[in-house]
Amino acid sequence: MTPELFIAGAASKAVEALYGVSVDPAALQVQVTRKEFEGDYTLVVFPLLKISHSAPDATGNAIGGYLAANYPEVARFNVVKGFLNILFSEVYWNEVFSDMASDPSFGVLPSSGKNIMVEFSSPNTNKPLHLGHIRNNLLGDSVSRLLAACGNNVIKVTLVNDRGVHICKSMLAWKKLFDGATPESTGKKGDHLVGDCYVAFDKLYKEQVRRMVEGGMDEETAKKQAPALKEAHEMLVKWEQGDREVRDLWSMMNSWVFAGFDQTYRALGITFDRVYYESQTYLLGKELVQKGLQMGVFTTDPDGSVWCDLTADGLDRKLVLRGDGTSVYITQDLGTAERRFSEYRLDSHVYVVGNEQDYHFQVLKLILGKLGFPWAGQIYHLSYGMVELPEGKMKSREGTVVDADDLMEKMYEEAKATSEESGKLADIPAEEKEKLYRMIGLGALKYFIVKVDPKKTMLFNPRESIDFNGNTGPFIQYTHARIRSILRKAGEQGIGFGPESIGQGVSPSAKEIRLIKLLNLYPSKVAEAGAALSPAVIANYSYDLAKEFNQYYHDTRILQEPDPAMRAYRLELISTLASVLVKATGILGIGLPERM
RNA sequence: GGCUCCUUAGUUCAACGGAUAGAACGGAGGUUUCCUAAACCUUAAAUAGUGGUUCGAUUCCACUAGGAGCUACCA
Repeated sequence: MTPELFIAGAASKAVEALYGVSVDPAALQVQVTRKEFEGDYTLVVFPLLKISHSAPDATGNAIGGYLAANYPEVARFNVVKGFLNILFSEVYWNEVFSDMASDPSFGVLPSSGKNIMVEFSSPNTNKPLHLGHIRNNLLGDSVSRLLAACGNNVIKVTLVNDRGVHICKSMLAWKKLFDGATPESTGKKGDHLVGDCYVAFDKLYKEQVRRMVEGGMDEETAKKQAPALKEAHEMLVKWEQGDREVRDLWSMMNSWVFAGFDQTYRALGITFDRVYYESQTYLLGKELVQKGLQMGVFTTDPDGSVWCDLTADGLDRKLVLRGDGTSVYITQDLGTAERRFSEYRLDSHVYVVGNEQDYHFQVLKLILGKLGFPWAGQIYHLSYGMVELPEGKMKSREGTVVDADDLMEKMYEEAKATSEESGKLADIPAEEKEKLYRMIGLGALKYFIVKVDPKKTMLFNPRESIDFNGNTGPFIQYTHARIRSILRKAGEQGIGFGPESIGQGVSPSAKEIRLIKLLNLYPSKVAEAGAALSPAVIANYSYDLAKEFNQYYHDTRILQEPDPAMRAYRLELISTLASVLVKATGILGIGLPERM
């Protein structure tokens, strides 16, 4: 039982005994005492004044007195302006410490038995991954780990956007302008090469439009009539007909892109349990349209197009099938959702998609509900904010896109420079160093992204590199390395410690109790983060923990503590702290080094 | 035009309706015969504006100002 629940339960009994009114413990407000006051946990007594019919301080004192008298766990209490601050006994904290130190699965919540699918990344094969994708990938990956820590069975999937006119544009440009170039012949990463093709198409197309406008055509018509675009559309028709030549080209270029993506995913440390391709799923959902028509959920317009009227829900009419019978994006999404829920027996499905698609997911949920799927309410759109530059949005036209591969490389270089400057790692083999620099660079990047509330727009300034000092990933990594260093030395000196070191007549100081209290918060942070689908909660907790340790380390001797019992107690404490740090950052996908 | 979201120190981020709004970077100043100074300590600095709800509002509501997104027979 957590201390919060303990106090809520005890306070509920106190209220009943004192005032004869039964209150639900869940309705009581218990929070961690702010550090400027003396106390471990605080009961807010204001809401109880209606029951007690007395002043805040009197009520607080009455309840506090009852708790201290009836519960040996409660050592002392004080009341400040309607806040009842409660202090637990040392024995209590040692029990808490002992429990978590001896529980290897501390912080992993009991199994929910639920299957949750998380879709993220979902790249477009025309563009190399950039900073926006990095946020998506890191969020998707960490939310997956988070939901797993919350006891769920998580299935990570991605849906690759590998077909459509836009893909044909790249193919066309490659045929016309790239003279058989391949990743091998150019030494270019496949996704970047294809990205170049797409840019080249855009340039060609705009040039054609410009000439046509100069030739007297109005811009609207020119944009539709430009030969490059027409050719791309013809190519798409051929693709849909299964034209051999077009399909071969498509397969070849896609394979380049996928090889490039794989490399980036590997560097980021991201994997999927299943990869879906739009080329294989884009026809899904058409049957659902028929079903919807039969149910009267959809209606057909005179031109044959099918619509869902959402005006009663405050939205517009939404097209679900074109007049020519071909499907639109949402048709596919309806179909894939249905298939996934049945195929994987999903209890819920999280889509990690940017907030510019809020409307789309609102519509998707609504339509699925209208189609009678009971799980429609179990769809969650993890709607994250854009990553902006100081000038605003990233724009490929203005060349301000921050490329994922470049950024990771830059972080690596940065980590290398900082490490070499410190000169602390001279005796480590080169290969180890290389790994370490990757770990630190990536840790800095991941923490930078994931510490921000997913919902919020965040800012990245490419001119200032991501920091390695202060509230950062490397700060946490450094903290871990410090702890490991002490533990290593303890091992070398043959100093033993373990959960049995707790409660050998050792009295923890206030500083130690602070650490125990903070460590003990971890499971509830996991639950909180999971409920909010927010890894930022875990990131901020990890930082608090690291910060707290550094302060403790600064003014407490651990290995040099003369009393062996106290020394073992402290070693066990920092060892537990290190393992919680590893678990917490593990959720974020951040590795912690032994040395740095 | 309609709908949605956002606005907290100079900057980047925190704060289940709770106490004196926390950090970090940057600024100013300090700590290394002591387990890793990527650390620690001190210091100045913020809730866009006006009302409302209540014991209590950064948080909820209304309006104002500023910013972003959506509003495709694109995906």
